[in-house]
Amino acid sequence: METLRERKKQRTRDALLRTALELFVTQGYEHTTVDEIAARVDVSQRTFFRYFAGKEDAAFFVPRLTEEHYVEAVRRRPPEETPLDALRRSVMDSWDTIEQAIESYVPVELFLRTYKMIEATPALFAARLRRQAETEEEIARIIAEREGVDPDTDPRPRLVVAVFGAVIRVAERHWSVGEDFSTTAIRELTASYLDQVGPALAGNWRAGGTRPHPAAAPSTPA
Amino acid sequence: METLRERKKQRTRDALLRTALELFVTQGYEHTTVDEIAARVDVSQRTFFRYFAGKEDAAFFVPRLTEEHYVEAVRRRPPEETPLDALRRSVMDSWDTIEQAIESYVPVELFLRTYKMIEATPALFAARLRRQAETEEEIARIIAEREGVDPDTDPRPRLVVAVFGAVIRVAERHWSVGEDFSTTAIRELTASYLDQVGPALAGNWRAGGTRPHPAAAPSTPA
DNA sequence: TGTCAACTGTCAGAGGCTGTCACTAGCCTC
DNA sequence: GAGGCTAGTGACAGCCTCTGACAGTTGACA
Repeated sequence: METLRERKKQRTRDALLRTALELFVTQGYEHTTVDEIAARVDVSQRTFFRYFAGKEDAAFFVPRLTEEHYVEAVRRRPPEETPLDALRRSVMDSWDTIEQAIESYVPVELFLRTYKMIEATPALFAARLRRQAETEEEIARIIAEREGVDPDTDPRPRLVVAVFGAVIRVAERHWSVGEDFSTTAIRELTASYLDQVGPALAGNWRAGGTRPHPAAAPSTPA
Repeated sequence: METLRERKKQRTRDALLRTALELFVTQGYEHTTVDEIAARVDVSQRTFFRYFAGKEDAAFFVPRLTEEHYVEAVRRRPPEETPLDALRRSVMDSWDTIEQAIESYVPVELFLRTYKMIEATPALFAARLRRQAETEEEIARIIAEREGVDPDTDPRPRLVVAVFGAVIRVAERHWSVGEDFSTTAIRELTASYLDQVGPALAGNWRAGGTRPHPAAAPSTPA
């Protein structure tokens, strides 16, 4: 913390953020007005908009951290790994280390409730999907560079990333509506779903009495 | 067309829709106000909101048709096909028959420009992704029923549909920014991308021919 | 033709968001 | 350490989307 001015600013931003998230998760995003948030922090509505581009921007403050965290993880993967391996290990690593990256801004518990709130609020859910699309575009470029291909002529980078992202989203969706809403649970769910993509895509599920339902049982991964 | 009243209503809705789309594609979605649309049709702003839930609703009028068209196509696939086959043939069929399904509402050319406008407008792009997520949920249930599995315990239906949808989206994205913006082009692009998913997922792109990581690789069916 | 219901316009207002302007408080220099 | 500078803020006005309420108009139908 540098000057007094900066400390004051930081405190205001922090108060606005926490108050906003707290109100969003308790009484719902749509039923929370900017006036209300500003009033609780005892600043003018105008000031809220000086710190956040809008209500939505406040809601996505923490998710933004996890996105950056994930992108950084991908960037750090050793180049020998196949694209799919690199992506898989990146998400896994991210889920392992995200908690402490968040804790310095807001309590992890508040983050988890925010996450669920986003998933349950149509307007925010849509915004989230768009953000993910943007993140995927960035990651596709990283993968393309690693592999030494041109993302504008070779569709493979965008394809792997998009397919991988789709699986992640199905896992996260399941997670957000389920009961065990812990970071351990999402790790297992993600690993399990990634293992099941192959079988799910390959051929006929009904054929062969061998494996009627090889599905739902998640095997705890390494 | 039945009564005079119904004809009048239809004419108003039609005028509002076309005027809205025309303005959206020419001067941009964000720079078009509801007041402006209403003024051109010479109705009150309030009337616009009686016909459309909002600006966004008007923008998605035609895309809604194509979504329904696609879902119907999936529903009609013969049950012997594998899930992936059914999905692939459904999109292909949809693109073959969508033009005439649209033409009775708005000119196909206007639809195509609207499509591009949605893809280029962040707010609409987000809404589009959310709509697709909802459509995918519906299709996953259709697939689950065909295959006789429970979508709430078996993740495979949602996985195939999500992965398939991801590929489609990459193809459509490429289409929307490319030069050849015809329905023929999107058909070829879709087919091509679907064929490339397998190779893209499988192993190491740099190593020639061999497949060091056969793990998650699905065998792309016809 | 008169009644009823549907459709519309007008008005008022909430809520998100932006521009402007003046004022205060921290910062920095002399 | 006094005064100038500027970042940060509040107050106000205004635009735009969207909704509710009420009254007027116009087609439907007996």
